[in-house]
Amino acid sequence: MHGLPHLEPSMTATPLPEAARPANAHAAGNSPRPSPFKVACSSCNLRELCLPVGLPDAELERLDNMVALRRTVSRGGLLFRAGDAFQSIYAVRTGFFKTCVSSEDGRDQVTGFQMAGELLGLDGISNDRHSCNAVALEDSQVCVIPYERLEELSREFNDLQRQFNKIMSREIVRDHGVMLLLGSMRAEERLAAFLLNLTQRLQARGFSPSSLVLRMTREEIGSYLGLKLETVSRTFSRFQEEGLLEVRQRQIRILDQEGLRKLMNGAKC
Amino acid sequence: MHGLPHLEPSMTATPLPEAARPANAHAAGNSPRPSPFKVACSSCNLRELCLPVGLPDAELERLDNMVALRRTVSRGGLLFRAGDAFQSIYAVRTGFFKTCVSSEDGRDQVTGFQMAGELLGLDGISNDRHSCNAVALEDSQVCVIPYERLEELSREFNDLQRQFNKIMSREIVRDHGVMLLLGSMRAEERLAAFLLNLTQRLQARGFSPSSLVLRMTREEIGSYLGLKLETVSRTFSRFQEEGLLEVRQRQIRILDQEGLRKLMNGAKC
DNA sequence: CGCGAGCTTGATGCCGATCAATGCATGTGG
DNA sequence: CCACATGCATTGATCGGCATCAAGCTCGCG
Repeated sequence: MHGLPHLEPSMTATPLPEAARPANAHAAGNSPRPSPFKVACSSCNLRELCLPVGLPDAELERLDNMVALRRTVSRGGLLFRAGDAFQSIYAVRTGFFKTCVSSEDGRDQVTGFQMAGELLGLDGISNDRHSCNAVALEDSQVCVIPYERLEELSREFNDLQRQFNKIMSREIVRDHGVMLLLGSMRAEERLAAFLLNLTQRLQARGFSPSSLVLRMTREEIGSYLGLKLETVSRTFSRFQEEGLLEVRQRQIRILDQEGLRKLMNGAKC
Repeated sequence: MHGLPHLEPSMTATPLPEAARPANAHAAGNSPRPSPFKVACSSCNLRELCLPVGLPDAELERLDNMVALRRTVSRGGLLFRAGDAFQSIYAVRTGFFKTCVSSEDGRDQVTGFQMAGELLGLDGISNDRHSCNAVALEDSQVCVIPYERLEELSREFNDLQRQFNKIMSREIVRDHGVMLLLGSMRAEERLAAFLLNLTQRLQARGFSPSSLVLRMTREEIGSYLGLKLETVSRTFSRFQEEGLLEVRQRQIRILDQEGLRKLMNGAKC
């Protein structure tokens, strides 16, 4: 029907037709199983979303050598945990992750959700140990980027250096956005912001902007947004009553994106 | 009395005696007025807290050239604002800053407070524009670090590259900590965590771990902690009643650090 | 089929927001 | 030097949003 046979279950149930997706974003590249053919940055369908954005071909080929190793993490598995020695950062190839930190007394907080093309493990650079857990929310595969090698290459290629710094900085900016959300938004606004952010990132990956399948539980959403799972659930229900969404378990269809957007900015009432 | 004549009013009213402070942390270096003698990284009293941590002498001297410019910002003034073109990052030499982001609808959120030796402006790397405002909370002076030059030098000296990446990563880790605070702590825990963090950083700069002068208003503390100013005030009062603190306006004396620490981790009750 | 993990929905209570008044320090101009 | 204004902090009274506690419900899966 949509011309994408063998598409593994990924973020959304309704990917756009091939023509509307980024060049080379063919289905095989999104499969959690090891790809039959060798995958290199230079031929990766994610290269315009991932670390290599905008790098010239010469540098891309050098990247191919650096990123030799891949790692598979099955649903529920840990890519790394807080306290692990830091050696590499990781780029999500397929699948979906959450990262979470926890305080001594056992509370924990989801600090982010990562999808294809996004980097994991930047926290480890600070003191050679990871400071959060990275958990796969579905069967996933990551590219392993040895940090020492990345440092070397960055010295050689200033495009790469610049790109990597941009990614770190972007993470800081994103975190500030989350702080704003946690510090000053009400439950409805938080959930609206969350959904809009997710769909935007999915859209950049060629998926529908209006239809998605959540890979995380209500509790995980709640943890990320500083809410209890019951509040998340109730807010979903309210959105549905108001005709903003259609919610069936983790299947979400956005009926009124503009309404969600207004809800976020309308603020005070 | 404490051998520190001419010390400008800074974070605390009771700096430790000279011997207990970091080498070279002489008073003149903390004055908001332009220093009479040339100040270079290699002779800066903050070099063990700032960008140059751990760099060998050769690299330090090259830094001296890079960081040629200084800038003074008086109390209430802006170092940069959201939307400004990004060109440099800044190291606080003297004084105290806050950074804050704001949403379209006017709410804003303090994302951090920066004191001597800490960097400002890392958010700008992501897309060549600053995404937050940096406001001086007292008369301050910063070292201007042109980002292009920093990139160049980082390619040349891998200690510098590594150090800079560590600082970015540390900011990410810090932000995750704030997310944990905002997402899962109650008012008392938030304020306790805030005070402990502040005193720890002050202590690293040679100030008393138990006595400090807040440079920010209750409202700014509240914004940072996701609370209203009244709640901050009430919580201060409660801490005082419980004998944890002595509070007189912005003068704070910590009477029971262990109590504060327990309060944070004791968590659920 | 029955179990269990995850989701929904209701009833109740509490923490922190809000509204409002007062207090306190600093500064300014008469 | 006092009168007054201004900005910030404290304190009280009340309110509301979200947490908490407690059932059911749904769906996938052995």
